[in-house]
Amino acid sequence: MARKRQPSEITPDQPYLQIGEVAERTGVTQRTLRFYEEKGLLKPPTRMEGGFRLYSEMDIQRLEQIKRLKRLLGFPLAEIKEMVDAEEVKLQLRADYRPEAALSQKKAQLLKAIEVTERQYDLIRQKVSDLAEMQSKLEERLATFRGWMVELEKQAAASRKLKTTV
Amino acid sequence: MARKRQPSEITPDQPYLQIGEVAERTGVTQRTLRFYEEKGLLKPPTRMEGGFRLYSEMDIQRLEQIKRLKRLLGFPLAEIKEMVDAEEVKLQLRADYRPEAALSQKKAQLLKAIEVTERQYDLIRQKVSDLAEMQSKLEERLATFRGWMVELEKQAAASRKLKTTV
DNA sequence: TCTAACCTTGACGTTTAAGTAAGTTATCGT
DNA sequence: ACGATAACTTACTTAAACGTCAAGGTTAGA
Repeated sequence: MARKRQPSEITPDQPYLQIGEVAERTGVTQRTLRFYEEKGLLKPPTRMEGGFRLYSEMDIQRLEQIKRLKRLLGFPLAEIKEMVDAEEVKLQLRADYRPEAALSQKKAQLLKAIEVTERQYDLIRQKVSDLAEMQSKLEERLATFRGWMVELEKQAAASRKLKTTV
Repeated sequence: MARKRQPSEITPDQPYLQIGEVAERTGVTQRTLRFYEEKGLLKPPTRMEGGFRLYSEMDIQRLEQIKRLKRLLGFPLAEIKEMVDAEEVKLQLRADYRPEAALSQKKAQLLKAIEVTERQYDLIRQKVSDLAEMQSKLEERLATFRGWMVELEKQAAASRKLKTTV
């Protein structure tokens, strides 16, 4: 009998994970992983000879970022893609330190990234402030509710007293 | 020729609006209004004899609240419904001040409302804190990007200088 | 080498949240 | 009462974001 296969790692220092492992560890389904890849949210990971996907630690981090953005902002994936793409520029420009690369092109790229990041930043600021307001309103309401609860308890006590007295 | 009909108000002090007006003022479509009603998010508004819907100011406020929750939390409508329902208790209990009404039932209702509100509150607190963290990270990244931009400008200037010198 | 466990692509299904269209009825100024 | 404009219901369609098979190829432990 063949036992459960070993969690495939080509080298221990750079642990590549198969799609099943990634799914289990991140809580998303394999379908979702393939779907995100198809939609360009995750870049195509490396593969084994046989075609099995092998995800790197960075791939997983990117996935986690996508999850976070989805959860916190609730935007359509198309917009999420824009955001993670803007993030990518950070690494690309950093790596891409050949000065022969067209300077103006670099500038344009960077400008675009800045623009997207600024929009994202403003948007989050707005959201935080809106949410903070909701938060304080909820706090207020909770206080009211709890006050009423105490009221009701008092009434209940009074009614019990009446009963036992009569 | 019949001119555009007057924005129906039965009395000026309690302005009831038809669905078209509501749609226009709130930015949602008529379809969405009917859809929300169908899903129980909006309670069925009053109607004219002919069957036209007439929305009150409160109906509209409720709609705005739904919009806000949707925008800020991005939850499915089913959950939004839970939240606005919990809010309704506030008004219902306040109006319903006949002491003959079953006390324990009131308590149960209130308890449920408190529970939902607490969950909502915790959730928002969490979200605010997560978003705040993202915000600071974005701030950092923006600073980095802008620094690089300055770098690029310098390089461009240097290259221009070189050209003119040669 | 065999085979259980894992992965592949492809295609079709589902849910949510509406959009759109058709045919009918109401409202209201003239 | 007429006619332009707005609403009504019912039903079909759509887009996003996956879920769910089906049929077959790959990996690695025994």
